[in-house]
Amino acid sequence: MISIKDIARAAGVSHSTVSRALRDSALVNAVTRQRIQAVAIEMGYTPDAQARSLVTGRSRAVGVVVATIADPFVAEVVQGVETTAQQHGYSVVLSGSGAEPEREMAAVQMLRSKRVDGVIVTASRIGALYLSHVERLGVPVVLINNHNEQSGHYTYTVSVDNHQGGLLAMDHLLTLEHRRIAYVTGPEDHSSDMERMGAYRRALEERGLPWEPELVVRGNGWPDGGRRALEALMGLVEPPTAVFCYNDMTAIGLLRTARERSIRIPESLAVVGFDDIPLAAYVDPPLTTIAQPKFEMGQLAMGMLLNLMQAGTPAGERLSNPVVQGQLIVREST
Amino acid sequence: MISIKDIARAAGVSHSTVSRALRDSALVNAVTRQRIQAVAIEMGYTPDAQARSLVTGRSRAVGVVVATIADPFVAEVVQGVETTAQQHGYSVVLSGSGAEPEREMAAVQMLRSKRVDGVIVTASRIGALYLSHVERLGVPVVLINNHNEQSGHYTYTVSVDNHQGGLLAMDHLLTLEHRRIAYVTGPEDHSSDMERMGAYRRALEERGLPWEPELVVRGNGWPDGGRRALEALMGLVEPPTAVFCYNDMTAIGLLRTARERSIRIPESLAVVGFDDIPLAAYVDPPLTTIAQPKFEMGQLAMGMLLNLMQAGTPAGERLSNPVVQGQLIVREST
DNA sequence: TTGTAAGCGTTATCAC
DNA sequence: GTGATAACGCTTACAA
Repeated sequence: MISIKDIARAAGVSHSTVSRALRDSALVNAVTRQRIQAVAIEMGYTPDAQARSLVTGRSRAVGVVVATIADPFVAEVVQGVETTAQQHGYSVVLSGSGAEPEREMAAVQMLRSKRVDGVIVTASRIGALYLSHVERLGVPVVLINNHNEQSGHYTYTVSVDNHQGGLLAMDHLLTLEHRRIAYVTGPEDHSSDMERMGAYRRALEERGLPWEPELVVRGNGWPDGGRRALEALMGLVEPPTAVFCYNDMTAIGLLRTARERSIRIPESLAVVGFDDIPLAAYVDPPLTTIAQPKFEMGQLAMGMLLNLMQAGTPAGERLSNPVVQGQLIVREST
Repeated sequence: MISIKDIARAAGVSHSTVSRALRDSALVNAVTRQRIQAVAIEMGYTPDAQARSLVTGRSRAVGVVVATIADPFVAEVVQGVETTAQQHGYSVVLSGSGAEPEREMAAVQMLRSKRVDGVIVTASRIGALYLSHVERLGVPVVLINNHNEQSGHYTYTVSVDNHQGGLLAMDHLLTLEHRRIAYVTGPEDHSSDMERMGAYRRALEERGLPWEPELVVRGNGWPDGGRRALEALMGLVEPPTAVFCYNDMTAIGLLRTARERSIRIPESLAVVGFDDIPLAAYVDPPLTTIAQPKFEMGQLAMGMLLNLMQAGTPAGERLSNPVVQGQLIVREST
C-alpha cells in the first residue's frame, strides 16, 4: 500500500505538501499540485480512511443495525440508506442483531469501536434498554418505523403515516360501496397497529357507520394470524364484505384461507393489506395494499443523519420526526 | 471518547501496560491487570479499531459488494455472511453497485480506502473488467454464484451445484411418470443456465428418452420470459406435460399465464423452478423447486474468506472452489 | 508556497 | 513486569 510519503519522495516534496495537494488546498502551487496529483494517480494511491479518521475525528461511516437483512422490507430500506450514503461519500457498516439482546450488544459495541459517525436502526421493535445503549454511542441515531415511540436526545424517527395510510385503505373500500368492513390487527402493543386501527374507526365514524367490535379481530402480523382471523370472521352471523389487514403478511394468510374455503376474492370478500411487500404483487389475486415508500424512507433517514452529523448536536432545537405518506396500490383483491 | 492513556492516568501506570493488560497479555502482573481492566470497564472504554488497524495492518473488516441488497436472494446470502463475520469479530462494510460500472468503481475505491481485509461479491454476473479491479485490492476475494467462471489469483467462487440440482428436478418429474418434459432457459451466457440445461438433457438421455429441441425454449430469468415460453410450448402439436424452469421467477411467470389460460397445474402441466425464493412458497399453487442454500452459501463464503485472510496468500496451492448441493422442495406445482 | 513537527490511539520493540 | 519510545498514515498548526 503506497502512502503519502511515497508520493512525496517520488515528487520531491514533503508529505504535507502532498496531503494538501491531494485535497485541492489553495495553499499549494497550482503546478506542483497537478504534478503531485498525477504522481498519485500513477502510483495508484488510495488514502487510508482510518488514518485520516484518526486525526479528523470523523470516520465517514454510518452503522446500520437490522434484526435481519433477509427481511425484504428491511432490505429495501437499507438499499435507500446505502445509496444515499454512497452518494455522500459515507460507507455503511451493516450489523445484524437477530433481535437477540446478546447480538444487539455486540453490534453496538462493534459500531462504537469503528467510531461510526451515526447510526440507523431498522427493527420493527426497538427495546427501551437497547435504545439507551445505542444512544450511549454519543452519535446521532435515526430509527425507522420505531413502534415504541421512544426517542431520546440524539434520536429521531422516520416513519410511515399509519393513520393516513389507514384512511386511504378505508376510503378505497368505502368507495367500492363496502359497508361491513373488518379490521385484522397486528402484534399487540405496536403503535403502528393502534394507528391503523384508529384510522379504521375514524373512517367508519366519518361516514356515520357503526363501529362493531366483532369486526375487529386479532392477528399477529403473520399469515397464520390472518388465517385464524378469517375463520373467526366467517363464523359471524353476518360476515363482513371487506377486510382491512394490519399488513400484507396477514392479508396473504387471509387470501390463502379464502381460497381453501372457496371464498371468492374480491367478489365475496375484498382484502386490503399494508406495506406492499414484493410478494403482494404475486399472490393470487394480486393484493391491493398501502405501499410504504421503503426506499425513500431509507433515503430520508440517511439524509437526516447527514444533517445531524454535519451539525453536531442540533443546538437545542430538535428537528421534527418526519412522517412519510403511504400510497394506495389497487390490484385485484378489491 | 476515552483512550488508553486516560486509563493509564487513572490507574497510575503507563499506557503500554494498559494496552497489554486489556489484551490479557501474560507480560503484566495479574493483580494490576485486573485493576486496569476494572478501571477500563468503569470508564466505559472501547478500543479504537482504526488506531489498532493502523498499526496491526489488519482492519478486521470485510467488504460485501452486491448489485442490490433489495434482491431477496442476495439479502439471504448477506445474512449468512454477516452472521459468520460477526461470530469471528469481523465487521461488514456493505456496498451496492447497482450493476453500474460507475458505482462499482466507487464501491471498490471505498473498500480500498477502508483497508478491508477481504471482499465477497454477490452479483449474478461479474464483469471481467470489474473483477480485475476488485482483484487489484490485493486482498482475498470470494465470489458467490459467479456465472462467468472467471477467477484469478486471489479469487474463489462459492456456487450451487447446478447440475446436481437439475438432476434432482428431472428425477422428480420423471418419477412422477412425466415423459414429455420441457426446459425454459434463463438469460443467455450464464453458465448456470448451461449447467441446468445440461442436467436436463443428461437426465433424459439416461432414461433413454429423446431430447427434442422444440421442448427447449428461451426465457430470460423473469416472469415475462416464462409467460412467452408457456405460450410457445402450448402452441406445439404435442405440448409437454411438465416444465423445468431455469429459475423461480420464470416458473412464476408460467404459473400466472397458466392460470389465465385455465391450464390446470399440476394436473395438466407440472412445473419445477430453481432457487426457492421466498415467493415460491406463496404463489398459487405453491411452487416445487430446487432450493439453493443461500444462508449457508453466505456462511461458507465468509468461512473461506476467513481462511484466506488468516493464511495470507495460500502458499502456491489453490483451494478448490466449493460447490454446494441444491435441495428438492416438493410443493403443489408437481 | 513549502517544510517541520506534533499528534490522533494503538501496538510493538526496546531497555530497565 | 513495566515504562519509554517509535511507528502506522494522515492532518494541521507553526515556521520559514
